[in-house]
Amino acid sequence: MSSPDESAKPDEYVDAVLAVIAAIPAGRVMSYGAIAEVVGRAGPRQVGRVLALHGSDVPWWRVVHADGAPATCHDGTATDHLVAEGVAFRPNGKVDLAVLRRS
DNA sequence: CTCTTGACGCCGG
DNA sequence: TCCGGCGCCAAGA
Repeated sequence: MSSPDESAKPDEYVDAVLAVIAAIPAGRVMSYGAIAEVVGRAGPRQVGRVLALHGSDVPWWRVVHADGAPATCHDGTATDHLVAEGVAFRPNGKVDLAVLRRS
């Protein structure tokens, strides 16, 4: 075809991920795998890479691991933001997984 | 073009 | 409970 690249640009994937993260309401958290699944492109690792590149422009603290544990970066900073948003934390230091299941 | 790494996910020991 | 290994997809060297 005339279009040199029929595939979506890599930046488009980034935009999709940022859109999903930005769509996460306060008091809610989404796992990397869940975001990757919603985007339907690549895997959870690329979601982390997008956060590493543009995470500063999105509520990355609402993005947690599949276990409900906060982001590995900014040690403790993520938990502080989540608590401020009203996220229910469990005594084990992870977010309430029940909230993750509820859409 | 090939190899390694990475804000991960899941399984086994 | 903690650690290591394997898999998935993409970007960097």
